[in-house]
Amino acid sequence: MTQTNFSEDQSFLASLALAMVEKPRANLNELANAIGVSKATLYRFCRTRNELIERLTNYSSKVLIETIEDSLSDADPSIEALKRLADNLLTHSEFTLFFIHYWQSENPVIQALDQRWTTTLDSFFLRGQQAGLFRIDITAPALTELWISIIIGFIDAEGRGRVARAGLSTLIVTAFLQGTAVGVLSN
Amino acid sequence: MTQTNFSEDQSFLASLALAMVEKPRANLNELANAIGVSKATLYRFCRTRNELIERLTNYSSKVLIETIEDSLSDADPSIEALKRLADNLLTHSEFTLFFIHYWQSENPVIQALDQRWTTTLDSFFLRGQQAGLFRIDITAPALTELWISIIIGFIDAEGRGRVARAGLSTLIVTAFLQGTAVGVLSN
DNA sequence: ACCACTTGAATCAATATCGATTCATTTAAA
DNA sequence: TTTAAATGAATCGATATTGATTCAAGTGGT
Repeated sequence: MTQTNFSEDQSFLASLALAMVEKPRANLNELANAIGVSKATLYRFCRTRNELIERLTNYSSKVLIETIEDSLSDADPSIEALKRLADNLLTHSEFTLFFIHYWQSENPVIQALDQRWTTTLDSFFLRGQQAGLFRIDITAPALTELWISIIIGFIDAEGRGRVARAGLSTLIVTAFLQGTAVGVLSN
Repeated sequence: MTQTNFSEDQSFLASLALAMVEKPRANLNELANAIGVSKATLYRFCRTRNELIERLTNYSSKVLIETIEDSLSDADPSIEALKRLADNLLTHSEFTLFFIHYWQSENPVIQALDQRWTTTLDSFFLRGQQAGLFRIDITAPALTELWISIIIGFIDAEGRGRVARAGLSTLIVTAFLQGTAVGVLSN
């Protein structure tokens, strides 16, 4: 290999994932142009759109599962683990966005991966509830959904310039844990 | 008119909005079938996909702006207003979902509508901060984004059966205001 | 039963998109 | 500078989708 192969670049995958989320109805030519590459180069990376989705889904879920399991690997749930998770998901924001938007697949492999990280998060929050960290009047699945919503929402908001990137993970953790009301007992 | 015209039904628009959000790449035939109607009937309602998007966007934004401005019409921001807003957005969940997913338009009319309700919400939260309701270490736009994220996230979660419909608006308001941590001072 | 109207199924030409290939140009390493 | 590899532009047949129309069947009010 005497030249950099664009399609093996990490940022290639990332911007591709982002483009597919932002323009889900773009044709392959538009998709290629959106990431600064010709249709032929995109074709050399993946011949069909299905291949593209499959490849990005596999990669995204691999990254996400690693990220989640690494971040939450502590024996016991903690605020620190949650902060780590926010930080790490933000550094893979494109794949986080992609997976959330494309997980509605009939592919049993993908469904299994979806199941896996959902279960991991549910279990984290459930154990956190049992440890007295999180309130118990919200179910663990609801905590997972809330957490993911806030992550996705703020990644999106950052992309539209509505919130600053700096301090974003702190903002996420604060919003999730403390909420937005002032100076009253939180429950 | 001697027969009910399906395409003038409210639920027609709602399920169409939902189908377009859930299957953004479906062709017109698939879209029609997804809402239990033939391609021809969908065609009689709108001849092209662009017409479809335009029509749904106009209707969605009309509904949303009415909903938001009605809910927040109090002189002063209040928790009650927020609760009303959650309730009303949930009763129009399909159009809320649709507008959020399709607002990335070059159409200046749509951008103006987007601007309008964004401004309304930003202003509500800013006045709420000035009234001592919301914490001031989170910007008003961030409060808007957080609020919308939670609404969208829980609508979606409800559709996947991860949270129950009953008590959803209360859950949303609680999560937004109090957060998920237990029994500590919230700031 | 009649009528006015709506719906669904089928068809069809016009486009759009896809999947694949070729070839000239660019690029980076030796 | 030479050279092997990567890229972009263009082309092209095969499908897929769209936009439009026709007609038979269904529907509800009278």
